[in-house]
Amino acid sequence: MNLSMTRGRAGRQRRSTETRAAILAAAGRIFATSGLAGARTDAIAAAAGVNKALLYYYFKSKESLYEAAVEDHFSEFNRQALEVLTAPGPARAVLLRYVSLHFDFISARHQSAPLFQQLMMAGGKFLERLIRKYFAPRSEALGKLIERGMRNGEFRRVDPFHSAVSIASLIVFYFSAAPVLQLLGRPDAYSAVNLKRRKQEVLDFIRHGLFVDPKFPLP
Amino acid sequence: MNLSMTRGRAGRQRRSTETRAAILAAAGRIFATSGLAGARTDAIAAAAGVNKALLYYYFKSKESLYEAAVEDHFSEFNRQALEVLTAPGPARAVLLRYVSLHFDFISARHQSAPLFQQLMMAGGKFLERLIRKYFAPRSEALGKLIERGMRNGEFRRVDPFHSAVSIASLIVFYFSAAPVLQLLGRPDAYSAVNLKRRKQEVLDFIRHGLFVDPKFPLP
DNA sequence: ATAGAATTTAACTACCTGGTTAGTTAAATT
DNA sequence: AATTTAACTAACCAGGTAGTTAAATTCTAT
Repeated sequence: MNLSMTRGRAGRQRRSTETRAAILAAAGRIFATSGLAGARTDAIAAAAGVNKALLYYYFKSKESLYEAAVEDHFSEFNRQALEVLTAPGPARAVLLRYVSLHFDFISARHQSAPLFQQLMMAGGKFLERLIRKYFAPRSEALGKLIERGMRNGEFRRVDPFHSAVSIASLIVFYFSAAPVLQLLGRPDAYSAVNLKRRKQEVLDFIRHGLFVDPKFPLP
Repeated sequence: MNLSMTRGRAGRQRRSTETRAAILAAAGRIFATSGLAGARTDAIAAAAGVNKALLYYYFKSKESLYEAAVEDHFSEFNRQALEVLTAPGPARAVLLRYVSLHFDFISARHQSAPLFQQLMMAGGKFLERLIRKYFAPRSEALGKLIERGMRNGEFRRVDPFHSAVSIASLIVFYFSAAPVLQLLGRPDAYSAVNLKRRKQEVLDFIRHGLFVDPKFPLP
C-alpha cells in the first residue's frame, strides 16, 4: 500500500465508518431504553437500517457492542470534563462551568443518562474498567476542586466526596427520570425551554447549596 | 366461608403469605440487580428457596411477579409519605421530615433504589399505572408543600416542580450509584456510618439550597 | 385417620434470540 | 475482461428460557 488512497477507497471507508457510527448510535438508543439484557439485536439492526449480521461484522458480540456504545459516550465527555475541571480560575467559576458542560453534554444526547444509569447499577468487569479509566480521574479532579474552593472560602465546609455525588445527582437524575416526568404532565423534558429551566434550577441549587456567597454570577 | 378463620387455617394462611413474601423479596433483589429482562426465574426461585413452579402458583407470569415486587415497595412508602407531607407544621420541618423518611426507607431496603430507577427508565403501561396511583399524588403534595413554604417566606423563590425533582435526585441517586461508589474506593454504601454521613449531606444540601434560613435545625 | 392446601419434583414444550454461515453485490484493482 | 476486496444480506441453527404439566409428597387442622 505505497500509494495514498484513491478517492474511491476513501469514499468506501467513509461510508463504512458511517455505517459503524449508525450502528453505535442505534445501539445507544436501544440499550438506553431496554438495557443490555432487554435489548434485541434485531431491533438494533433494524434501527440502524442494516442487517443483523453486520452487527457481528463490526463487533464481536452483543456485549462488546454494548461496551463500545457506552464507551463512545464516556470518552468524549471525559476529555472535555477534565480540561474544564483542571483549568485555572476561582473554584466557583470552574465548578459552574463544569456543571454547565455536563448538563449540556447530556442534553445533546438523549440516551446518555439512562445508558449511564443502567451501567452504574449493573456492576461487573466492564464497569470496573470504565471507572478506572474515566470516572476515577474525573471524580478525583472534582474532589480537588471542591477542596480548593473550601480552602479559600468560596464553598462552605462540606464532605467533598458527598458534594460531588450530590452535584452529579442533580445533573443526571432529571434526564433518567424523563419518562416519569412525561407521565406527570411534564412532556418534552428535552425541549429547549425546559432544558433551560432545569439547568437554571441545577445551577441555582448548587450555588445556594454549596457556595458561601450564592450571589456569585452564573456563567 | 361463613365461619371466621380457625387458628389452623390462619396458621396455614400465614405460612402461605410468608412464602409469598419470600418470593416477592427474592424477586425484588434479583430484579433490582438484573432488571426485568435480565432476571432469571430459576434464580428467583432459588433465592426464595422454593421451586420454580411455585412462582407460577402465586403469580401468573414473570412480568406480573415483577409488577407485584415493585408495587410492594411503592404502596407502603407512599402511605407513610403522604401522611408526612400533609401533616401540619412549618413547611421546613415537614420537608425535612419527608426527606428523612424517604432516605430511611431506601436505606432499609437495598433493592429499593435500583428497582425504582429501572422502572423509571423503562416506561410502559405499568409505569403509567404506578405513577397515577402513587407518584402523582406524592408529587402533588410535595409541590403544594414547597409552594406553601415559599408563600410564607421559608423557602427561596424556586420552581416547585424542579425543586421536587432535585430533592428526589439527592435522595435516590446515591443508592443507585452504590456499585460505582464502591469501585471509587467507597465500599459499604449501606453501612450505618456512611448512611448517616450521606443523610447529613442531603439534609444540609437541601437546607442550604432551598431554605431562606439554612440554620433551621435538623429534625 | 383424613381431607385439602401447599409445595416439590422433574420432565417437557414452545418459542425466542444471539450468533453463524454461505452467499451476493459493487466498487477497486489488475 | 478477469479478479480481488470490502461491505453487506438472507436464511438458518443451537442454546437458552419462560412457562406447563402431572404425579408425588408434606403439612396442618379437623
